Amino acid sequence: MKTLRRCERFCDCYRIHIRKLSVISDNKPEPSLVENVVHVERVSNLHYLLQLCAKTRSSVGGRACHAQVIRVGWEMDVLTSNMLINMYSKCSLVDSARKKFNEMPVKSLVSWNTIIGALTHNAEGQEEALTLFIQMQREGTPFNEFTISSILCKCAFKYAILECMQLHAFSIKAAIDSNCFVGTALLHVYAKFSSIKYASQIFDSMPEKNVVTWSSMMAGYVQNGFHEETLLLFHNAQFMGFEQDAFMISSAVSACAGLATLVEGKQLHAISHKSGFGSNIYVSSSLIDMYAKCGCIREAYLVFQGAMEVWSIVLWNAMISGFARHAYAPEAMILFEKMQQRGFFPDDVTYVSILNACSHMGLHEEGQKYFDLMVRQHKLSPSVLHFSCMVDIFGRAGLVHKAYELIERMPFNATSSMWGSLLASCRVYGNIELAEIAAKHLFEMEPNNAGNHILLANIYAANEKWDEVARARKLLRENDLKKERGTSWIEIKNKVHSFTVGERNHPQIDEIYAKLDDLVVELKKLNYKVDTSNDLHDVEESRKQMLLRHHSEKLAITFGLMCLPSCIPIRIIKNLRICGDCHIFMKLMSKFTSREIIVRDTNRFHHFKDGFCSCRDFW
DNA sequence: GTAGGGTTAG
Repeated sequence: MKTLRRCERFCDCYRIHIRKLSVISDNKPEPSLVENVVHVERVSNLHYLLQLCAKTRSSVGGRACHAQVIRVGWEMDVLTSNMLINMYSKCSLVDSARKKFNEMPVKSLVSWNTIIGALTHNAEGQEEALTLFIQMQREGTPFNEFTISSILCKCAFKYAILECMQLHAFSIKAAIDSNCFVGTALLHVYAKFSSIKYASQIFDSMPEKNVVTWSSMMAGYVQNGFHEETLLLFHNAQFMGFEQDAFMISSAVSACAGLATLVEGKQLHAISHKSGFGSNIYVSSSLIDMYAKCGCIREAYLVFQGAMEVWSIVLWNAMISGFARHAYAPEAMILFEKMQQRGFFPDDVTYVSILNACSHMGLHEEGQKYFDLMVRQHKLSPSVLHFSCMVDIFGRAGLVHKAYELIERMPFNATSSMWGSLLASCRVYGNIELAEIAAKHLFEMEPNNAGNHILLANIYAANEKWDEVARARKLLRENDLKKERGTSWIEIKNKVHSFTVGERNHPQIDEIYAKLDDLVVELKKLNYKVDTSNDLHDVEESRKQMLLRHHSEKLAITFGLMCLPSCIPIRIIKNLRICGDCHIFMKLMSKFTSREIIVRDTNRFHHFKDGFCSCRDFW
């Protein structure tokens, strides 16, 4: 009798111990607990222990539990079997989970949901998960919100948006579409298919939203280029009292990178530190990218160094891409070597970045060396992006025939960006013959892109082929093709000021034009001559000079000089490539005002200092 | 007992 009581106390003691651990523990169960699992003969104790093993991903404890289940003959118990499947799933032992599921003579909805959930966690199992879902339908087992949310996010991408819409319809029919998990999964899927309108409709109509819903919507926006909406949502989430997590912060930082809003990006950097997400890989890599895209390559490198503890390939890639963007090819190359010394193998993204760095510096031999290294040493299969980089490298280095040959023999169809790159190179190196070939393809692929027609006309103009220039002008006029309007942005005191070419709406525009006129007078003393050779407008020379003088980046720099203290650099973002005249203007302006000027155009960064540009006039 | 979210790429 006394022994029995002692045994009961022993079991009770375990029950309390296991129960406490299953609620609070983030660590694996102590080895003694796992060893003593054989003593636990109460079903509730085993259940607690199974939960604990699933939570802590302890396969040793989990297998011991399974052995105990068999020993005491609870194999047929549905609840216990479900817990075993879940434990195996969390311990990444999918085969064991599948075996247990198949052995069950009677399955509950939870059994189906658990095995489907287990299969969705890796790419190989997703097809099987979908098959099981279809099998469920055939067998007449009703699904619920758990089934749909598992299936939606991981498996739906294998198919088209129509399948996702069908799953959406299923959930409406089953009246589970208002469930928070289902809604979040649905908006995530629609955003992945770039149907941001549907995603935001679902978000707005959800009766209950949690922090995952908000961060999924933010991620959806930022991945589809809706940067302003991302930041708006971030502020709304703050207003609604949701504590920002690392998911939200990384999306918000990416939005700042897209918008090049340095002030807000810095605020988010401070928030991430304060919230303890400073060492999160996603936050760190988006911060590196944000600083690089805002023109602050030193700050990007500081974040990179600070993330030393948690280095991942993405952090290396983000930094190499940052260096490439700023045409710091030697730094990118050093990092490329260093990453390998630290045991990281370059991946396809690393190679896109390193090739891009070579392209911006005209390093065609080095570019070819990296391309060969990618194939021979790292056994990576070059994608269309890598070929695109190589076309750019050869073209920019003046090897236009080599670029064309590569387009002809590569295993992909040429993209418009490749022909565009070749056309731009033909303009720089004056190759009319290849320019016409590239333009022919471009006109077919992008008939409404005025920039391509203008580029070809510029080549004719440079070669004094005036008849062709006139023909190109006529074509532009007849088809009413207009080039995207030049716009530049500058951030001053947390506010973004935007200027279009010939801007009239800015509240201080008269003051800006007056100041710009004064500056031009001063720059002319430094031999500044307005270069109208790139201007195709069918107007007099004096009018051309006026149009060039009012280019958006000139207005933005003038406003920056008026508003920003002399000790800080002036940062400008532009929607088009900087023109030759503005490039000379910025160089002279940096010398005349002793200011550092940083311009981000569509291609790259230009750091102007003491009359020189970091691109060494190669862009 | 079972479910949903993030970073780097011309």
